[in-house]
Amino acid sequence: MAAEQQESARPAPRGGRTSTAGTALEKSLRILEAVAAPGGPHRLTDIARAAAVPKSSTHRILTALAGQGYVRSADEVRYAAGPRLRTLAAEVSAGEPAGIGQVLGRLRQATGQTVHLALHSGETVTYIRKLEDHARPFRTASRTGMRMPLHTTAIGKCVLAGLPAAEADALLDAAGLPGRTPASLTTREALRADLDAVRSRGWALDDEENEPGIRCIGAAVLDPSGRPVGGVSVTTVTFLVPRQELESYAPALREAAAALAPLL
Amino acid sequence: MAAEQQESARPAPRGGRTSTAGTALEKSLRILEAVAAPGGPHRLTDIARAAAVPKSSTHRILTALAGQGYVRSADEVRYAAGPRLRTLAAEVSAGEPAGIGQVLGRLRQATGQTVHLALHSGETVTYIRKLEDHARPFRTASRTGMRMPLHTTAIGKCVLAGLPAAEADALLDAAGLPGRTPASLTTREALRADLDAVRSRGWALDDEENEPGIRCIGAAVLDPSGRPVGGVSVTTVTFLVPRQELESYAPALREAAAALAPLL
DNA sequence: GCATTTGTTCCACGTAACGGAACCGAGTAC
DNA sequence: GTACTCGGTTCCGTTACGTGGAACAAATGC
Repeated sequence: MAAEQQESARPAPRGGRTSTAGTALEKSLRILEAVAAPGGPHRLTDIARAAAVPKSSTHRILTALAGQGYVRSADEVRYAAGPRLRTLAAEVSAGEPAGIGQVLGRLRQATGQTVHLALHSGETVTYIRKLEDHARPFRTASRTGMRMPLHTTAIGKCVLAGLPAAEADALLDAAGLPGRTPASLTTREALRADLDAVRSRGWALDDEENEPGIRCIGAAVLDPSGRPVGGVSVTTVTFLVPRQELESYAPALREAAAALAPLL
Repeated sequence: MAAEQQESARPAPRGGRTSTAGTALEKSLRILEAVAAPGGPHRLTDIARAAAVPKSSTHRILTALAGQGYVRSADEVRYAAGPRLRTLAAEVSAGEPAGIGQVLGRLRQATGQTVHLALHSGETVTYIRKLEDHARPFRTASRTGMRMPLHTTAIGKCVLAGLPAAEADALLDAAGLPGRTPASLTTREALRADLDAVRSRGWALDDEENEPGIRCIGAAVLDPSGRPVGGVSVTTVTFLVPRQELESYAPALREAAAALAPLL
């Protein structure tokens, strides 16, 4: 019965006391992600912090996930991805839409350079796919499954530029602006100016800001609603490819980004 | 430390009417697996059937997962893995314990043949890892992320042999015994006899039962409680490697399986 | 020794999850 | 045309499941 329940808009806590955020499923997924996060098996407290879920709830959910085979106790006190999660991962990776590889392949063909596809994930971007340039293969630190900061990578800056300002600021507040190279943008001012440039150009440049001697150009991949979900990038060695040439890849890059949008 | 979640009491119905099975999380995970299952994007009804979750609940959970970016609507009516699930998959794959690759590498070294690692998943086994023999590379149909029947593969038969009889029978009831080659074991009698042999030997043989011209020898990988979670196998071309030689790989194979147990 | 950190168990509470049934809407057969 | 089928969506009364602070235990640090 809807009497005069005049309660003002309230998030309406749940369960025992005050709740912080999210439905049950959402919490479980965040915990799953925290377990699978790079850096070996993780301890309960770390997982709880990373997932922003109270220790108590984390423990319960983690135990449930372990019972399902989704996580396993690696160490006596640490949790790692379980067999069932590993199976799921293999199937997901195998089930990648064929178009993705084709688009990335064409971009590598067109530029002759190493190509990356990364997706936005919290305060970082995660490399999903990497096509090495076979002609002159150099080893970048980048590897599939690896996370990189948003503010030092071309793809990350594309994401930041495309997110609502409030959201982008929140992510930067949480992560800070640690410098990874002398060229990294470590002040809000500098970053803001660069993001403005990204927005007006439609692509981002990482000029040795993430790794010395490495330059990237990136473009965002948007979901149907226009939100950036990740991006594509072309990676070059500074002393082999002049910046002008790198920037000349922009059209092909943006084309690839647009082609990827309906596939992610 | 989380021990095994011992499912003792009845699931105890919930909500509106009679419920079939499982907690909220469990259902969501099964749905996630159904979405990621091989064979392109799936429709809601198929997902509901595969996950054994009522249509209504499937719809709700699917919508929630879509809202979280874990699934996306590929077609207007079909669901596929979303960007967040793809990110998770990449991280899980990348975070694979280093030992796994080493053990499999040693096995390939020792046998000179193609090596597979597969995990049990419902009525099938899923290939997680494949090390091609580079010396004489032949193309098997097998690929990472692919599912194969239990009763026609060496690894699958190892799993069947290691599971409690009731459970194995239930899986066979559900999947049947479809023949994939003339050599496939398609009767309960024949299969039972073979599984007995597997149990006594400690390894299984697939003698062109899954793919013509291809023979495999497999051994189960057990979890801490002694339950099979998957297995390793060595694959050979029939006309290149006599069966006796294949069987001679058994000791190295079993050693590898044992070494993998604590890593899965 | 005390202080700190981390993992685990308890438990009163209420909402968020449940799923059968009804409802569409598009095919398709007849 | 109507009737039937099948897939997707919405409703809604019921309640059991999840909730998280607090207290506890165990390991570590100083």
